[in-house]
Amino acid sequence: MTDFLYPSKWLSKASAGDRVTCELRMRIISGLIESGAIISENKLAADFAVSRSPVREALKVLASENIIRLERMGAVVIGLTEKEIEEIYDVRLLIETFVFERLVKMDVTELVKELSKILEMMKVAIKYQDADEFSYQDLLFHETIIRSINHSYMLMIWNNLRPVMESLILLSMRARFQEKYEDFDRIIKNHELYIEAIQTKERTLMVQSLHQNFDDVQGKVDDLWMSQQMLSKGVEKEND
Amino acid sequence: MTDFLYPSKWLSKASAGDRVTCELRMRIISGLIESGAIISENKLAADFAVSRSPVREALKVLASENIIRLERMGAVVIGLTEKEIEEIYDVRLLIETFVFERLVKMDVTELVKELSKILEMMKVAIKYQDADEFSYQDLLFHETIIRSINHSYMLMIWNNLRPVMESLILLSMRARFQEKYEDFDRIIKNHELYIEAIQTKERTLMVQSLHQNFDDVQGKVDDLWMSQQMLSKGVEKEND
DNA sequence: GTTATAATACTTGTATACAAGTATACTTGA
DNA sequence: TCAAGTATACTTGTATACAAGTATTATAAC
Repeated sequence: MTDFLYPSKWLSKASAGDRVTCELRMRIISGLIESGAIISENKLAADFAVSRSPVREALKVLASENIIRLERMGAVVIGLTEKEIEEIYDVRLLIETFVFERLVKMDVTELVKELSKILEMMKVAIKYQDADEFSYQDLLFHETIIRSINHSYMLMIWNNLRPVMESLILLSMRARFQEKYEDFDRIIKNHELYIEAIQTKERTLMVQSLHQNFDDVQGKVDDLWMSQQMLSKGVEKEND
Repeated sequence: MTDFLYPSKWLSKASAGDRVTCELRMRIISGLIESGAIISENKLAADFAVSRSPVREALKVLASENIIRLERMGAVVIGLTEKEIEEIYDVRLLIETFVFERLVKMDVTELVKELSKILEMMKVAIKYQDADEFSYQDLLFHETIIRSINHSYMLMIWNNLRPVMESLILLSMRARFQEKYEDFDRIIKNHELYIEAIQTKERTLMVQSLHQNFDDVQGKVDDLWMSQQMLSKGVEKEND
């Protein structure tokens, strides 16, 4: 009976399975469905007013993303702890560093142009306080970088990580637009630095901006995410 | 109507969906189903004598592994080119290097013991020319290392990669037992070196053994895999 | 012979049905 | 009050049915 957390316009052409997947993911990561909770196909199907087929599909996906665990009877919600959020950024750091090493040996003019465009979009999204659009462009920014080296398995890792990050960023950006509006200046600056690093191919600059970005985003994500969790439910810390 | 490529004893408790997934993966990676081929749920369901449900499940999994591409009508087989095999090893290198950095700061006595046990198992598998068992232990060896640092997202990457690697290693090892029996000495030596690197926490030794392992395995995998592909079908090189 | 339109045969996504298995609760016996 | 066994209500995995949509083929008009 809750409102939907996932941007409905991103689901315009999506199947029921995708809808359930995305919405369920948002509810888990936001803490609306608590970690440790047991969810069953039947109950979810009833909740979302769909049959078991799309729900089943969703659970398989979420299990591969490590935010639920499929068991014999019902799926157990794992969710994200602070530790796991840090781990996600470990992986991003790993991937994007690898990607940068490839970029150094490539012609990046096209990529830089593309990234500049996305950055402009991000600025517009800020101007109109569109958190969802901003999140979308932010993700697109990094995805564009990763895509540019044409490495299908790096892209695969990104794709496996993407949905969870999407949820995290969505929640974090929505909160920020209300509370910490000034943060966006810093985020934009960091992305500009990132583009510059790619353009000049300066390794040090890139690592710096990447870390800065993560320090910046990660800390805040944790804070906001924690507070969001505290808001949406009572404290529950005994899990794990 | 073909014989099954995937070890049937690994599927003793598996669902029909898992069976189809594993077998289909093997057929695609072995080249038995050519890349570029279009496969449909209905046809596969008929082939495997199951309903569309498990087949559908299998296709979703294989799509997330990047060896098929789901399209509007039918799925297109992508398979693995040499480039992609190299990419897989890029990822392994990335992960295992990361893991090693963590291991350096940890107590590894338990891990080393576990790895030694697995290595013994591998030797026994060689002695009895059990390619499938050897492959299993080989994968387990690396998975054990990765598991030891307790990093759920590194493990997630591994899990996403694992099935494809499993297929590759299975095919490669089976071929080797027939053609290049002496290779196994080198493989064992490399794993011993790996254990030593972990034990002594010597970064250089680890990188060395890792690269050696990959140079060793990768080159051979390519060769054998190519020849296997050539065997199992006519030459087809126009794709991508 | 070529083009446009209509019919057909396939495709996916979802709902539903059913079998086999597992936990819970309840009854029966002491 | 407690133990053991049975009944019941859940669970998953698979099969099947059906609707909506998409290619292909055949037909008809020119």
